[in-house]
Amino acid sequence: MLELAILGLLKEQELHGYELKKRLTEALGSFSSVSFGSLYPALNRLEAAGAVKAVEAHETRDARGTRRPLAPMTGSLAGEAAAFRTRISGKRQSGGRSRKVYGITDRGERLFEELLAADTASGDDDRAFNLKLAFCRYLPPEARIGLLERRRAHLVERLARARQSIRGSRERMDTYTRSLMEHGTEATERDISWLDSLIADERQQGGSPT
Amino acid sequence: MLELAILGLLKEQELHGYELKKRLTEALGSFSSVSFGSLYPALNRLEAAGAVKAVEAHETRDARGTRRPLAPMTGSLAGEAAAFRTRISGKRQSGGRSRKVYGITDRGERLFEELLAADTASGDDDRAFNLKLAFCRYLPPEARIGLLERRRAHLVERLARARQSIRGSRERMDTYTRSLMEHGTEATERDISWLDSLIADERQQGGSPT
DNA sequence: GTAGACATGTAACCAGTTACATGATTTC
DNA sequence: GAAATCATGTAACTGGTTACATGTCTAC
Repeated sequence: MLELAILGLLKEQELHGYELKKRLTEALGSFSSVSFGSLYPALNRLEAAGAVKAVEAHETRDARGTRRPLAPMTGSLAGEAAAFRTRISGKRQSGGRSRKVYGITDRGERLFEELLAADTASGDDDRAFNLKLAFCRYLPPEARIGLLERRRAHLVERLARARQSIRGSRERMDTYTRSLMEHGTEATERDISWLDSLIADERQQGGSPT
Repeated sequence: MLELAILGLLKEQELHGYELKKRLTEALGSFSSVSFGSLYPALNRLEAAGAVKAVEAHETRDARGTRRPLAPMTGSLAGEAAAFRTRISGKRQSGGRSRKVYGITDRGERLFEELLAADTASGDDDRAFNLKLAFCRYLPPEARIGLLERRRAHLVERLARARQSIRGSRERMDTYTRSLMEHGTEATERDISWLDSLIADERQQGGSPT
């Protein structure tokens, strides 16, 4: 899951860990909040697997340069300058404590597609679906519809079980549990019709997203 | 979290592991689906901590008996009869492979209250809140309101961050991410107003729930 | 020279999962 | 006596978390 998010972000541009974390919590913020303690080990795993590799960070040329740096500003000009200076001096990254910019490899691209297409039938489905949806523009249209349909089926099943459960024990439930369940089923119903509209959009227009 | 759920169910009646699992997935089913691999170790931990103890299961008297058994029918009359026979014969439970019925102890009651009142500021908040709400009838009214208010504040903050994130990068987002975020914020808004109605109910009537 | 942001990492832990192993009992 | 269901448990793993340790650089 975290691997998928990392690869997805690195697919768009090369980044170092610290910046990556910001993107994870801000851009994908509503559902994911990683800590460094899981991010760095994940990056190392991916590097060991050959899915990402530390790149010679493309230089952040001075103010005149119109080119956007591949390793973007982190907000602090000072930090950038420091990194630059470190880079041109003796200590190259992976030596000292300077930033280590990662890029995705071909193998990483394949892994990304594999993870994105994987049929996460089990467990922790909600977060996984949200994450996949955020990257589903990389999926071929049929696979995209497949993802949405699978999610829909999952929610329909969940809804059925919830209703069944309510029917079975409405009397034994206290106000709070009842309210919780009703609110939950309403939310699920809305999720389903949201998915329906996404699916409809998807079917109606063969292509041209974004 | 699992401990809280177990204690909450045992507070209502004595149960054995297998039945407990059913309740966890069915009664609290919308948000929790435990496996035996976590349930039994949890029960053992709780037993070791003195929060629950294996009880001499109250007998499931035959069809004439109007009394409901404390260890309820598991659906299979056969299984019940078997358990009964095992019980009255030489092998008592905790010896062979028969059922082990647990009851909550005073220490368990205290632990339950502690867990229920705990300020789960971190991590995996959604499930924890749902679970606590399902048992909040055991909380004194002020604590109940506290729980709801804390949850509300949490959601308000989440909403603010999400909106901020949308403002910041609406342009860079593709259709899917945008739709996801908008759907997410709507859901959060609804959660908040649902909480508002719960809080209002709570304040309006000093007591008399269920 | 020190406070604070940037940056990377490790170790211990946590709460669960899957897969497996075992056994009692019923029903056919 | 085979298959199904009830019932309990262990071992290995997963995917994170917190707390800690360390280092680089700027700004004051």
